[in-house]
Amino acid sequence: MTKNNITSGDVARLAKVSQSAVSRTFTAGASVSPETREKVQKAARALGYRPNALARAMISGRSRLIAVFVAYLDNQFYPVVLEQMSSALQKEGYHVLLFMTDPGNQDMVVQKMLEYQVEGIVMASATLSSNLARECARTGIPVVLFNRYVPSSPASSVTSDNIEGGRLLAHFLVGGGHERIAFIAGDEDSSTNRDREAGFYKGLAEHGVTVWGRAVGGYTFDGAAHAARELCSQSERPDAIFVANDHMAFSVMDVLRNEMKLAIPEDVSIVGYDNVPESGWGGYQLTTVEQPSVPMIEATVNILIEQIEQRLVKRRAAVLPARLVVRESARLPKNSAG
Amino acid sequence: MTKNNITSGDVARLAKVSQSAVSRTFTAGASVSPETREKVQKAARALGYRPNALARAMISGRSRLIAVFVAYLDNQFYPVVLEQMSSALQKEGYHVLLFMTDPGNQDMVVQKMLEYQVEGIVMASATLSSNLARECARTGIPVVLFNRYVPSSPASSVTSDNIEGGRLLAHFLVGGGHERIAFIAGDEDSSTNRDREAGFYKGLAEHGVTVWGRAVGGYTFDGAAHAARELCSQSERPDAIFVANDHMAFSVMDVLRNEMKLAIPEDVSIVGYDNVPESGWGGYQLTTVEQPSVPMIEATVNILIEQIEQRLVKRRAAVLPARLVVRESARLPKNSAG
DNA sequence: CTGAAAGCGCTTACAG
DNA sequence: CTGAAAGCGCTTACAG
Repeated sequence: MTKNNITSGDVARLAKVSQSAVSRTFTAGASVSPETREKVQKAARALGYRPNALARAMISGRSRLIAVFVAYLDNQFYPVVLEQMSSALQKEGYHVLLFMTDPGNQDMVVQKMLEYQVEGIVMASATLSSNLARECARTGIPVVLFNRYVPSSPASSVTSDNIEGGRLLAHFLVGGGHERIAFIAGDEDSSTNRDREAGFYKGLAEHGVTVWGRAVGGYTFDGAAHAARELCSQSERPDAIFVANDHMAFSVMDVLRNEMKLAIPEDVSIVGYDNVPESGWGGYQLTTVEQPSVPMIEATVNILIEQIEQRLVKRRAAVLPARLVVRESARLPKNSAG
Repeated sequence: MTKNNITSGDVARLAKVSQSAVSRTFTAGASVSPETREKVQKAARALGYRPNALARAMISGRSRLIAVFVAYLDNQFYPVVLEQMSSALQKEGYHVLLFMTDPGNQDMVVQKMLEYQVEGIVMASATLSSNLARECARTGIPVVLFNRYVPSSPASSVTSDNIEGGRLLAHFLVGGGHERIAFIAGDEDSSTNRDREAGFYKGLAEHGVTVWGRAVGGYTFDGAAHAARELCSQSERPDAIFVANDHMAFSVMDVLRNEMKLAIPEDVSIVGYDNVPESGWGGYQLTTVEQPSVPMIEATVNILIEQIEQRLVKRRAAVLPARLVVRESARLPKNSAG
């Protein structure tokens, strides 16, 4: 009613062609003669015409919309991923409908998203409830869990090799001559934490070592601070801590240095996970494991687009290699020269 | 064709009511008898029906889509804002179509966005080209520039009081007895930089002081490092630097400490702008000015929704108060006890 | 290559 | 309160 939008009909009238001809001019690969196209483009320019993507989506069944769920944007891993993922999707002609995972009514938000006829879903926070996952599978909407997985789910997943990453860190710490090696967990329900922890213990076991202590930080800054205090305020304290992600590691380092007046790595070695930008900052110089975000995003976009375009959703799980990044927050392995 | 979606027609058939009745059941405030509503809801549940938001948008002219443009997601100010803004918009029943401002074809991206019939636009990176701004004004789409403004533009804007913030910092530094006060600029074309710089010089002038030196960091981490080297590698160096945002300030602090072996604040005081989360981290403890992100986001959402709902776009400019946050990266004013 | 026509899935006057 | 019908702005067989 209040819409004063220019439609293809308006352009057709001005160009003295049919509405179909206008539509074809704006559809890649449609057959229009050069003359017709010329007339249409001229009229369209004159009127400031722009095709209505919603109408196109309705009729063609292709919205070119991808829902991306995020949270934890205070952990720099996610903003960087979001930035790269949006650009990659934009480049492929898709657009991002962004949702913050609201703790509480996750399901309602997901319902809303489905109403928008998204063609694919990226879950970079939480995971789809099994109900919803089933609904998506039924509707044929591909879902990819980013940096998490649920073995029993029909959803695809893209992760880095968190088990191997944990293992790498265990070797590094044992090699550094540490004798009381502790672990600060993230969210214990998350696959990242489970895998990093399992890999870490496995790596320790390979040297006949067991973990000296353990606390839970829940992947939050404050939770990590509590965990650090819990672990280090006893008479005997660890001489190395693997903190399940970088974001928490910064908090742990702050507590150890400022509250406990401990030197890193002289008194305690700290290693993290993710290799977020701040890890390389002078104030931290954190030794960590890099999650290969660029390949992870490529894999995500590829899985999504392949399944959208083939209209065939089958579960895929991409696991990309992790890499140790050595900086200065942990003592180096002694035989590193050898 | 390949769509196996359940439509309101399917639900109507099963519930033995008209398609209109189904539609009314899912429209808040429409008149349906309790019995009809009941029958419809039962059938809808049985079929797993979900209204098609695209069709609704088409017919009602209300997409409930807001385009948000961001960039610089490595500067923590923006992820935090994006998170809060999305949640606020979600709460109001709007959804975020996210766009990364691709340097280069900004205009093409904006065209794409307009095709999706967004009801409002938030520019948290760059600004709309004047062409596009005019087009939006014509179509009646409200635009709000977040953390930036263009006086000549029809777009609304929400900023903090960058002039006053700069002034506050000048007083603080002069009060601290600094004698060679320098400035590291961000992007010289940005309104934030212009205002912070102008306010800073004004504040210095109020004490009869002029800036000792100046370099440009372009709001990037690397640019700031260069600027710091340029400013501090001469025989005489500043004893205080106002860096135009926190993100750059961290880089400057790293260079001064690690490359130049200077102590902060003993040798050089550093102050920043934004009060991003990292400012409070142990490794930096940056004295800075807080941009009130929550009120800024509220103002943005309010302006947007008001203009959408009243179908009346008129330029508004909200300027919210800035506040000094004193930490440990700068010497304190001497008479702070008095 | 081109136009007339059907139809995507809804909302919303209109008449009852 | 209810249903039949028009119409949002497109794409896409279909026939020429």
